Amino acid sequence: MSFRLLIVEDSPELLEATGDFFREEGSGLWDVVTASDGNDALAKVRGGSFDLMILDIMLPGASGFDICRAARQKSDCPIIFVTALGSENNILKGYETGCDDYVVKPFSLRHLYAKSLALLKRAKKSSDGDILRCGTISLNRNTMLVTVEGREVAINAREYFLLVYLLENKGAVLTRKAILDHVWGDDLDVSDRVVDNTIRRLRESLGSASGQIKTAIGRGYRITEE
Amino acid sequence: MSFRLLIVEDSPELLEATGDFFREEGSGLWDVVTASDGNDALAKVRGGSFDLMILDIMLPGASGFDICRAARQKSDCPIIFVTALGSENNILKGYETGCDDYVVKPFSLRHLYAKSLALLKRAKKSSDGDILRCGTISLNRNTMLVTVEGREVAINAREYFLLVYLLENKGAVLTRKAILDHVWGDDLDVSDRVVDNTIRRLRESLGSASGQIKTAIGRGYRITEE
DNA sequence: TTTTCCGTGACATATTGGCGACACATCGAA
DNA sequence: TTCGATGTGTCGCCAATATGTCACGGAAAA
Repeated sequence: MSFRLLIVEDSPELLEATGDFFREEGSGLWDVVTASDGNDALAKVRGGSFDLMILDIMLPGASGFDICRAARQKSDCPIIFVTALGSENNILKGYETGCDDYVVKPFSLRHLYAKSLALLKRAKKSSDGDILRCGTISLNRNTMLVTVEGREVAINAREYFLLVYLLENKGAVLTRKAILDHVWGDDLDVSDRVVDNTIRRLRESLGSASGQIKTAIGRGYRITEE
Repeated sequence: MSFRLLIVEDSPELLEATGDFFREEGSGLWDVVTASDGNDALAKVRGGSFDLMILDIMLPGASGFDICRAARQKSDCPIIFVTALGSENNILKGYETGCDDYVVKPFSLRHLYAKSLALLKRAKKSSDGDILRCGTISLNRNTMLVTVEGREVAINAREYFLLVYLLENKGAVLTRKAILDHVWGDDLDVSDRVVDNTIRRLRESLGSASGQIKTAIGRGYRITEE
């Protein structure tokens, strides 16, 4: 498991030094991608997904701010700005654009590396608890949005909480009783069949991922990776 | 009752010291297996099952990460990483790979031993009562899933509860009457032969492990280790 | 050998869950 | 308020599946 890192920097020496530092220090932790001008960076941002970005602000082509905005369109991966100016307005503008941290040139590579690790760890931690994934299904507990193959799908409240319960117990067979207890609560004068029907509607909502919800006849339901 | 411990470490002195410490301190609690290079360790991981692993990361041959990944293929036994670097990225990567804890060299053997005991206790607790094992059969009562040789097998409700009853009384001969009482309940206007047939279907479902269910002619059935 | 017991295949039946349809509740907008 | 749109629980039917029964043949005990 390695993390995709994008470094954008127009000075070839600094770009190479930074890339090498991350590669060596991380011993395989980082999968480093580099770009030396704004347009190249934009293309790479749009083409792939990254776990961390280190962006110089002053660049030929698009600026670091532009790249940051483009990146924010599709993900909220941590972004560190590198600024030669050190002027306050750049930093301020950086935070407005949505960066997470910044370093001022000249900077120590070790310092940059430490910041990167800290941000990565934080991102991992916050996403681990908040985003439930299984196969092509992804559920964000903060926004309460569900996506399948990256596309958002409409989902009802009952279906949502049922899906949460399934995902919290990925792989496990959940009996109707357990599902009723957790999703419907104690106000149970409802028939067992509501579970069936909600499962059915959830499957419809999930579209191509509907097959991930498996029926364990005589026992209950479970969600699997595939 | 002893627990199988694998220690992988390329320094012969440290390896011996650690092994001796566990043997003496545990006075029979640990069944210590050692390996001094990555490939040897991989072979041992693939060959046997362990209750705990202590893995050095930097090794000749395969790295500790590789061994961890290989181990995770077949079990979720606790794994402790030993790193000489103490750098954060190794630790982070270790957790990514699926380790449970780590110690940084130089470390105190007593400290390592304490961590080991804690992890072992936690692992035992979570598995006791929840996972029934017998030979190559493993049944998880939480997830209601059954695996044979690590691979999941499909199983019906009746077969499942019959298997639970057999495993709860591992080795013991269970009469048809006892089986009917426990698995079918009191609504018994069913013939004794349903047991035979369910046993037959269970054997089919268990595939290569079918031989573990033995017939005790004139008495009933029992499940054995092999 | 004789008798009892069990494995197996075939079949009948019971159970389960998927599905469509409907009724009622809830909520917002006109 | 009224009206519709939407969400949610219930019911009944039917196909799929699980499960029980039977009969036969062979193996193990007596």
